[in-house]
Amino acid sequence: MASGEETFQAYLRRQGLKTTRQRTAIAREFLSSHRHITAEGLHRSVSRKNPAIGLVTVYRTLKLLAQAGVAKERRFGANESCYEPAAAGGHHDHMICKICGKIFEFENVKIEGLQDRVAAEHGFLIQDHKLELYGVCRGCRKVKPGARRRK
Amino acid sequence: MASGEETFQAYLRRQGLKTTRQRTAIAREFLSSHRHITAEGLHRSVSRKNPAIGLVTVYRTLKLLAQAGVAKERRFGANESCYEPAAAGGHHDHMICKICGKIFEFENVKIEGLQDRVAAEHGFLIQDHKLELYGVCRGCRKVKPGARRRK
DNA sequence: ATTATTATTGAAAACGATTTTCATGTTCTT
DNA sequence: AAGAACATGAAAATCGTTTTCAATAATAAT
Repeated sequence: MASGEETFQAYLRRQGLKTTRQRTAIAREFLSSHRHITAEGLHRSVSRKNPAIGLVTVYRTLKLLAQAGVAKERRFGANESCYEPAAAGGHHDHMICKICGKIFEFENVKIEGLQDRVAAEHGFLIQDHKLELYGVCRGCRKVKPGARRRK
Repeated sequence: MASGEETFQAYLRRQGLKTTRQRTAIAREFLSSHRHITAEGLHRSVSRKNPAIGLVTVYRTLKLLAQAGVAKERRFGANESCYEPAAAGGHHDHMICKICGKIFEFENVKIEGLQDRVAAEHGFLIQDHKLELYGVCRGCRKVKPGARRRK
C-alpha cells in the first residue's frame, strides 16, 4: 500500500506536474503533522527547517494534496480552513468544543448507515459527508465560570 | 406563539436597541424569503423596494436576527454564509448537490439519537450540530455528461 | 412638542484568508 | 547542455465580512 508521499508523487507525475524541493518538504511536514493543521500553521512548521518557502506555496501545495486525495479540507465554524491527512483510518467525524476549541474525532458506523438510507430515500448519491457536533467537552464542563477562551 | 418579527422586536427592546425602518424591512424580507439566503442575496431583495438600504446594514441585521434566534447561520462548503429562518419546524440537516448546487433538507430522529449517545460516551455536551451530505441529487444523476454547473 | 441622549446608518476604508499576477528560477525531457 | 514547461516568492488583487466615522434618526427626558 502506498504511503501518502508516494500517492502524492504519483499524482504529480500523472498530471504532468513537477516534483520540487518545496513540494516534497511541505508534503512531508504535512503528513507527519498532527491532525487539523491550518495553512498558516503548516507554513510555520515548514519554515523551521526551510525558511525560504513562502506561505503561498503552502496554500498551493495543500490544494494539490487535497486533489491527490492525501489531504482533506475541513472548515469548522471558524474563518480559516483546516487540513488533515486523509490516509489514517477510515472516515471520521468531529466534536468541537466551543470553550477550549479542542477537536475530538469519533466514528460511528450506525450513523453512516442511516445516512445512506436517508440518501437512498431521496435518490441522492452520497460522495462525502460532514458531521460536526458543537458543544462543551468533558474537561470544560468541570470548569464553571466564564472560563478560558482559545488562542 | 410569537412570529419571527415579534421575536426580533422583543429582542431589540430587551437589548436597548432601536427599531428602525431598515431593520424592519430587512427582517420582513428575510422572514418571507426562501430558505438559505445569502447576505448579498437578501440585500438584492431588499433593495428592490428600498434601494437606499446598504449591504452593510443587511450584514448587521442578519447578525442581530441570528442573536435573536430568528435566523440560523450556515456555512456549506462554499466561501459565503447562508442564513435561514429558524422558526419553521425543528432542526433539520442538509444534502448538497455538487452538480447543480441545490440544497435539500431532511430530518432524521434516529441519527440525532445516535449523536446524543456518542456524545454522552465522550462526556461531551451537545449544543448544536451540523450534518451535511455532499453528492449528486436525483435530477443530476440522470444527466450523464460534463453537466451544468451552478451560477 | 422640543431637546438631549444614544443608537443607527451608509460609504469608504480596513480586514483576514486565500488567490492571482508576474518576473525570475527550477525541473524534466531530449 | 539546452529548451520548453512548470514552479516559486513577493506583492497586488479578491472575496466576504467588519470596522470606522461623520451624519442622521429613534427614544427618553424635559
